[in-house]
Amino acid sequence: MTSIREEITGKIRDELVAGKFQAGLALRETELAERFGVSRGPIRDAFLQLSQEGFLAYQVNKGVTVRHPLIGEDREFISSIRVQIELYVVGKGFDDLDEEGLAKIADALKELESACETGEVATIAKADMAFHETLLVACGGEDHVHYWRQICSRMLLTYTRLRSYKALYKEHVNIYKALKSKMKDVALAAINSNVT
Amino acid sequence: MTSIREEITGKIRDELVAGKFQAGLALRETELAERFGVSRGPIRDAFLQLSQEGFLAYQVNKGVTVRHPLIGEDREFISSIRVQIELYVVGKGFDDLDEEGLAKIADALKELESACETGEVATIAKADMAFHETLLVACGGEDHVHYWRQICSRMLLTYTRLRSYKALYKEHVNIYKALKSKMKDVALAAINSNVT
DNA sequence: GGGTTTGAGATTGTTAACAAGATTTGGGGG
DNA sequence: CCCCCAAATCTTGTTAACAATCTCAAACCC
Repeated sequence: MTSIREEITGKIRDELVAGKFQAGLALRETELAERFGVSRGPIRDAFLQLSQEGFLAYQVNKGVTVRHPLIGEDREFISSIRVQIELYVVGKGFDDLDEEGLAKIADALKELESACETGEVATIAKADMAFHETLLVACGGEDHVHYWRQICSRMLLTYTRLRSYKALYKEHVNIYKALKSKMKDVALAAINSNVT
Repeated sequence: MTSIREEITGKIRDELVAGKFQAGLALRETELAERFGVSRGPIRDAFLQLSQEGFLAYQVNKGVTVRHPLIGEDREFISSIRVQIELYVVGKGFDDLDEEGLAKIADALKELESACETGEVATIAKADMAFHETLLVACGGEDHVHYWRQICSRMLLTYTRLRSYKALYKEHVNIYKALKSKMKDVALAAINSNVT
């Protein structure tokens, strides 16, 4: 089951990732509350959470503003942290990966395929991140998902893949195939080349 | 100015760091609301935030429970991520560090000294983290503080310094001195040896 | 004319009541 | 005696009203 708060948080996050809000813009609780047809409570919760996730900047008594996306050197640095976490979690939990976990990853892969077919950057970005999150959880990295997500989230604001969506999808297929056939080194290499 | 929410969040965080709540324990909103003499609203906000920070585990309709501290290999890994972030931020912002920033770091250092004199682990842990946070912000790393804090926070639950408090304090003095005398390499080395 | 103050309006912070969902307890049936 | 179901109780989720704070503009003083 899911709460209104989570639903709202997801919707606002999606809009942020889709670039519907300009960087620096101040978001109003009332405005979003009316738009989503809920009270200010869940909106406040969502603002708080999205601030923690790095999408919004929060100031006491002054509300939230949309943060600027990470670019250049900072983005590369964060990216390197992200891949380290993924390699660590998968490397550690590789042998414990069971059929159930693989099935979930396969589902996430299918979602990514559908997303790629739409051609919408925001949809693809979301599916891409969901795939990796599923992978981490399946490898027993639940403990690490929290900060991994925070690290990734702001990168989503500049999700620009130079390669074609087919190539992107294929990279994820490679990860999955390596996992399925229990080739640890291949899997880690695939993750490394995907994120990088 | 500070809100009740922030105040409450800080108080609960302090108690968590001080180990006043057993791992796995379920925290009740009503109980803490009565204890702090506020309504459930700010308590809920605090729970949400502390969940994001990694101290608590949140489940819809079931409240929060205290998470287990990080130990062993996981802790070492997180520690390595933490030091990478600090080195990156300080390395990048070293030249922009001004008098005002240095003064704030000096203040944080003094706080740490007082904390060490009390001998209370929780107090020292808090001051230790505050010193590093001040350092990061002074070096223009405000953008990175969010996830840095999330990464550190759970380590606080197992803040066990083998060395004496005097040695700990001295390490931080070394960092400060290197910063003040503009010796970048020395400063980075000091940070590295402190966190590690 | 420039700067400051004061007020109205708008916005966020907090609270308490209500709704919805979980947990526990007690009884009934097998 | 054990298991299962249902009602009562407790806990969390949501809402709307109230309080505190900020913002902006107009009037005022110098």
